[in-house]
Amino acid sequence: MRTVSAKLKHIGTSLSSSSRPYSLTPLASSHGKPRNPPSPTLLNEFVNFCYQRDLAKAMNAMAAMERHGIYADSITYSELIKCCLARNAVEQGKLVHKHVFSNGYQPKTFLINILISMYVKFKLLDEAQALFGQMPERNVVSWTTMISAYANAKLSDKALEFFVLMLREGVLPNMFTFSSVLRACNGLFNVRQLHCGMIKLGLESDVFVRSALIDVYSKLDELKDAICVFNEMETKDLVVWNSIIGGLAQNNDGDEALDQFKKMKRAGFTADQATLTSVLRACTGLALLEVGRQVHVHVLKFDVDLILNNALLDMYCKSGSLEDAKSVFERMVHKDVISWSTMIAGLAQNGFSQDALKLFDLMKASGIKPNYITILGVLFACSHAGLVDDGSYYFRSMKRLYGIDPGREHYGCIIDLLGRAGKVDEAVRLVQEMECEPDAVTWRTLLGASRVHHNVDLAIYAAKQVLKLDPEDAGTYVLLSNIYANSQRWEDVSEIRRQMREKGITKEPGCSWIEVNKQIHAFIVGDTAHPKINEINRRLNQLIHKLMGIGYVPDTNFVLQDLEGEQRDDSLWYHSEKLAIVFGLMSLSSGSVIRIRKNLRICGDCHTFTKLVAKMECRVIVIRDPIRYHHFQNGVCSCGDYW
DNA sequence: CTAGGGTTAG
Repeated sequence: MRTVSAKLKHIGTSLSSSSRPYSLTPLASSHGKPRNPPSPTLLNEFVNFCYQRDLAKAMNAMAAMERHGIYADSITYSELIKCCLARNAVEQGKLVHKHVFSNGYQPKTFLINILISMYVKFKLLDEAQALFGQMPERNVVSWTTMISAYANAKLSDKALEFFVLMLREGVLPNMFTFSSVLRACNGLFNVRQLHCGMIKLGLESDVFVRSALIDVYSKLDELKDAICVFNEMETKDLVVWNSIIGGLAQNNDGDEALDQFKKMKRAGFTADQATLTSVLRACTGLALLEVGRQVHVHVLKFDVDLILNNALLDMYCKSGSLEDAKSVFERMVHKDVISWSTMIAGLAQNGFSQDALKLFDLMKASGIKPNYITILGVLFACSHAGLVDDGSYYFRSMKRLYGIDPGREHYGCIIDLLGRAGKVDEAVRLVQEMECEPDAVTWRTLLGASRVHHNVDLAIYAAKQVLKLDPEDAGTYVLLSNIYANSQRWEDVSEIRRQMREKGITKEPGCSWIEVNKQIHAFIVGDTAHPKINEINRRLNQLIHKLMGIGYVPDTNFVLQDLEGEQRDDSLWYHSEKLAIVFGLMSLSSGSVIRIRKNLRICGDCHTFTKLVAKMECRVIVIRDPIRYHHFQNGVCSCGDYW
C-alpha cells in the first residue's frame, strides 16, 4: 500500500480521505450552512434551462437558487455539465466545478467522475488528473475515464501505469477498462497479459473488448491471433467486422480482406464509412481498379467523409487512373494534408512531376501546412523528373520553411535524384553526412544510382553494405553476382552463389497481375498454370517476331539494368509482364487501358517491348512496379526511360 | 459517469 501511495502522490494524488483535500473558495454567501433540499419550483426552472441547453439562463438560475440558500444536487449538476459540454463552454464548466465543491459540499463519486470526463472532453488532461488525484474514492469509472483519456492522447505509458495502479488499489477492471487500455498497448507481452486477465474475469466475449483485441493484435502484426479472436465470436457486430477487414487490409492481405468483406455482406451487414475505407485500401494494395470503381458507387452515400474520400483518391492514384483521381480530388469539399499529399505523390509516382509541383504550390496557397510525407512526394516528383536544383532546394529548406527534419526517406529521394543525374559523388557524400544512420534501403538506393550509370565499383560497395544490413536480400545477391559475371570475376560469382546456397536464399519469382472482369489473373515467370497459357505463349511468340520485324532486338545483356532479378536465360522472353500484356490484349476490348501490377521492378527489355507493343497495338499500357508507374502510349513511357 | 473499427510514405 505504501508504494501505491508514493506512486499516487507522484502523479498528484493523495490517498488520505481523512484530510480535507478541497480548498476551493466558496462562491455563495451561505458558507458553512447545511444545504437545503432543492426547491421544486426554482429547481424545475433550472433543470428546464439545462434541458434547453440554455447555459446562460441555467447559470443565472443556479445563482438565484444559491441566493435562496438552495443548492443543486448531483443529478442537477450533471445536467448543467452536459449543458456546458453541448455548448463547448470551458469557462462555465470550470465555474460549475467550483460550485460543486463550494460550501464544504462533498460531491458523490459519480459527480466527480462526470467533472473529470468533462475535462477530458475539453482536452484538459491536467485538470482532469488534478481532480482525479483529489478524489477521496475512485471507482472503476474514475480509473477508466483517465485510462481512456491517456490512451486517446497517445500517452500509452501513462495509461498502462494507471491500469496497474488501479489493480493495486483493488479496483476490478470492467469491459470498458479493457477496451480502453488495449488501445494503449505497445507490446505483444502486454496484450497477452491483458487478454489473460479478461478471460479470467469472464469479460472476453464482449464485442467492444473483442474488436479492440482484434485491432491491437493486427496492429502488432499478429494476424493469426486477430483472426483467432474473430473466429471464436458467436455474435459479431459491424465494428468487429470492420476491425478484421481493416486489420487484413492494413497488413497487405487485400485478398483476405475482400473475402471477409464478402462474408460480412452475406451475414447481412451493410458497409459503413470505416468498412468502405478498408475495402478501398485492400483494392489499392491489389490495384483492383474495377472493384474499386464499384466501391466508389457506395462511397457516394457518404460523400462528405474525408477519410473515405482520401482512401478513394489513393485507390485511383495507385491504380494508375489519374483522371479519376483528379476528378475525386476536385469534387472533395474538404481537403486535408493527407488529401493533398496523396494527390501530389500520386501525380509524382505516375510520372506527372510538373503537375505534382504545381499542386504543391496550390496546397501552400490554400493554407495547408505540408508534413513529412508531403515533402517526400515533392522530392519524389523532383527525382522523377531529374530536377536537381528544385529537389536540392526543397530538401535544404524543408527544415527552415516547414519545420520538418529530413529523415531517411527524404535522403533516399535526394540520393536517387543525384544518382540519376550522374552526380554519384555528391550522392555518396550525402550518405556520409546523414544524421540518421543509413539503412539497407539507403544503400539500395545508392546501388540503383550506381547501376544506372554503370559505376561498377560503387555498385559492388553499395551491394555489400546492403547485404551487411539485410543478409537475406535475394535481389541484391543476384545483382551482385551479375555484376561480377559482367566483369569476368568468376571466382566472386561462385562465392556469391555458395553463400546463397548456404543461407538457403531463393529469389522471389517475378509475378504480374491483371484484372479482367473483376477477376485477378496472376502470371509467374515461365508460367504454365494459367488455363490459356498455350494460346498466350503462341501469341507472345507471334508478337515478338512481329516486333522484331520493326526493329525490336531482345536485350539479353542487361546485367546492370536487371532491376528485375529474374532469370537471365530464355525466361527473359516470358517475363511475367509479357504474359500479362498478351493476356490483356486477348481479353480486354481494344479501347481499354491494360493495367498490370507486378512484384518486381521492370527490366530494360520488357520496358522496350512494352513501348513497342503500345505503339503497334494502339493501346495504353500501365505497369505499376513496387516503386514506380509506367504509362506506355505511342511508343513512349511516362518515366522517360529513367527508372 | 467510463469502451471498440477507417486515410498519405516505407
